[in-house]
Formats: sequence, C-alpha cells, structure tokens
Amino acid sequence: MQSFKISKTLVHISMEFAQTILNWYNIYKRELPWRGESDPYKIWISEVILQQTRVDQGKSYYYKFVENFPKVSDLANADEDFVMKCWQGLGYYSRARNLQFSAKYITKELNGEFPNSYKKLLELKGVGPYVAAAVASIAFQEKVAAIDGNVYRVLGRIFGIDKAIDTSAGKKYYQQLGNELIKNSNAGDFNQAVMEFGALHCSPKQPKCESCPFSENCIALRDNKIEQLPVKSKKVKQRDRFFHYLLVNSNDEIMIGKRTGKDIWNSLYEFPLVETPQKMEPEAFLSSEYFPEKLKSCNLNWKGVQNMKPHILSHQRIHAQFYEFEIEGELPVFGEYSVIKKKDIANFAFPRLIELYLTNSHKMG
DNA sequence: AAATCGGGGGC
DNA sequence: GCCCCAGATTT
Repeated sequence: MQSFKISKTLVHISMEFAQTILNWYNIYKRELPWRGESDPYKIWISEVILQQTRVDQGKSYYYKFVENFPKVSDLANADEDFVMKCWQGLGYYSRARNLQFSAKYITKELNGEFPNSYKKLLELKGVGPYVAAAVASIAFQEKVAAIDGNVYRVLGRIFGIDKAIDTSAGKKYYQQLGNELIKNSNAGDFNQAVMEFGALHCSPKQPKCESCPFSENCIALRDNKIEQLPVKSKKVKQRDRFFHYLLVNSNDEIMIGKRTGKDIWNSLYEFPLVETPQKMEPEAFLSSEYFPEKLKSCNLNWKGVQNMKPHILSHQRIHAQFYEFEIEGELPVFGEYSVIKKKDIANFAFPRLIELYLTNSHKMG
C-alpha cells in the first residue's frame, strides 16, 4: 500500500482503487454468458467450471450445464455418468463429482434453498474461498474479495507484494487486502472487474503497462518487477507413467471399466489398463508377467498396437499404447470390467487420451 | 506445507 | 519447453 501517498487513508486508497478499476471495467469488460446472471446456482456452476480454466475453454461447458441442468434439483437428480459425460474433456473431474454431490445436498438437506452467504457456501464440497467469495459477492452482494490467479497478479504488481501466493501467509495477506479494497464498492462488480483487468490488461506476459490506469501507482512498474510479481515459491515436478490399454473386441462389443480411487480420471471410463513401471515394447509386454493371465488363456487375436505421443498433464507424462485384440464369440469375464455395445461407447465419459485414440482409430478405419 | 488433480493456449 | 488459467482437497 506504499504505492499511494502516505497521507491517504485506507478508505481513500480503497475508493481510488475501486473507482479506477470499475471505470476500466465499464469500458473494456467482455460479454460473457454468465455476465449479469443473478441465479446463484448458475453463478456457482460458472465459477466451478472456470477454476484453473480459461474462459474460452469453459464457455461451451457452461452452456451445456445450464441447458441440461437448469435448476439445482436437475443436477441433483441427474445420472452421474451423464454429468461426467457433460464434463468430459474439461479436466479436474472431481469438480463435476463435487458439483453434483453439493447439488444433492442443497436439494435434499437444504430443501433446495441455495446457501446465501460466504460462510454457508464454504460448507459445500468443492467450494473453497474463491468460489464462495465469487458467488456471495455476485449473487448476494456480500463484500468479500474473490482472490484468483488474476487478482494475485493485479494486486501483487500494483502493491508490490513480496509474499508468495502459494503460502498460507501470502494467501491470508492477499485476502485481507482484497477485503479492504472491496469495502466501498458493489462487491460483485468489483470482483469481476479485478479479474477481468488481470485477464485482459495486467496479463502474465506483456501486460499493457503503457496504457495502464494504475501506471502512476504501480510498484512493480516503478521498480521494474513486472516479470517477478506475483511471487510463487513452489515448483512442480512431473513423473512418467507407462499405460497399456487393452482393446478387447468382439464383433460389436468391447470391454470398458469405470475408474475408482484416488488416481487421475476417477469416475471416468477406460479400457482394461495395465501400467508398467518402465517403458516396454509391445512384444515384450505381451509375453511379460504384466500381461493378464486371464487374457492369455482366452484365444485373443492381436491385431496391432497404436502408440500415442506422450500425454502431458500437470504432474505426469503418460506414455500410452493401445493394443487391439479381436476375440471369437463371448468376451471373457475379466476383473471389474464390463462389456458394452460399441455403438453405445459415446455415452461414456473417457479421458482425453482415450478420446484422442478413438478419434484417430475411427479416422483410420 | 506440499502434493495432486487435466487439459489447453501463448510464447 | 515453460508458465498459467475466475482453485480445492488430500496427505
């Protein structure tokens, strides 16, 4: 807060900051599907979709959700596989499961009355400080700052904050600063304005400092620290994984199973999967201990294998191969997998990696 | 506090 | 390749 003249009080600073950012917002804000929405349920949907997700990527999913589940009770009563199918391709699939879990909670336990405060919203599964603040401010005008990646960047730069955004002390500091700045504003507009400013003007790379309404007061600009702020302390490391998908086909049927557990892609479907600790060539894999005994003994006809380019996730590089088998007659009972008609395959939600394979192999015939 | 959970886009 | 995106939960 040293960026403003020392004689100014916090009230003056917050009013000046808010007025500047709201002026900018009124001129440059984008038209977005959820802009002007007053239904807290739909605002909630939009905010969950937009977690760690760009607006351009989330838009079509927002339309899909409000169309298929126009009310919270529609989402509560929907088939889980259909909800996951609507989320397919968006990533972080626990968001979809938690969304429906909380929709059931609101519908059944709260008699359909949507939580109407920051504190009550925080009790929903999948709702953290950001979403609770966003919904509370936009739907209920509660004066609580929604601190997302954009806001960290905008405040971090303008106020020259040296606290790291991925520490609890840093998060607390930013939240308190935001809560001061929002005090004299329409909370919903204020939060959306700061985020929009971060997305369009104070961007991570090549921010438009030359035309910035805060250029006179921005500490980062003054000290030439635009590239360094906001401060982050952690670094992510990736691990390699080696997946062998087994396509067990008959004429018109194929084997799939639903993933459970704490690994990636929980609640999505997949083909029988074997993971090996290191890279293995197809021939070596097929005659190895890793290839399931149950399948060795049932007269599989190996048609070929398709090698995918590494599938890159935030913490993993997945090297996948798809083995195509044909089998005469009935498909065997195998593990937790079940047999479906190939024509029904589009009803199930698959990871992007499998979707890519299906698209490719379909194209190739 | 650190690790994990996806997928896509910009450079 | 690296960084980041209208973050939250688990360990």
